[in-house]
Amino acid sequence: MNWTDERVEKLKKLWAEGLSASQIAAQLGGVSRNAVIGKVHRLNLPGRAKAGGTQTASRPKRPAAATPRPSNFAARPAVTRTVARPAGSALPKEELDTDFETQSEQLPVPANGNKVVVPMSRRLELTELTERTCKWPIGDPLNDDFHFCGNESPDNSPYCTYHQRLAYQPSAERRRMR
DNA sequence: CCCTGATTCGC
DNA sequence: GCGAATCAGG
Repeated sequence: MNWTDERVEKLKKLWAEGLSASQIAAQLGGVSRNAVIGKVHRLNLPGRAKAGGTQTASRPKRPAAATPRPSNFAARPAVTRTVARPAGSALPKEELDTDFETQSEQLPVPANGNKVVVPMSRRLELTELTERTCKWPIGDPLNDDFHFCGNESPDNSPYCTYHQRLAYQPSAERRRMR
């Protein structure tokens, strides 16, 4: 991909907004986060300041040998993003409760005797998804509140444990649910 | 492990 | 100029 004026503008904008390099790379598309960071440096854009200023001194500069790059290396679309998760950490603070009123979705579940708790969802956008975030869509794609579940999904599964059951229902269980 | 930005240097 | 590889750190 080429750094057109438009793409550079978008890069500047997003970087100024404080998005991470990988987020920006995801939005621009066709570039890796390294490309974004490299470009940021070349543009002499202000990097992310470290409080204090000491900036982790002492840098080994370089290992030594030249880059043993395979040359048959397939560049990937680079779709990565970080996901902040509650993780059950006990933070009594009420500072992170911006507005989560619309966060619980009602999905068809109960039917059987077991009590099933509908998990909350991270409200991730398309560009926020990772290999291990649940990709279960929630809401109307035409609506502006459309988002993805985004919770942790085991191993390489596209869904979290909860949505996995909805996505793939054993025929027997599906019968019972009807 | 996941991620972050920073740097080097072959291309 | 570009960005993968590598690093250091959270």
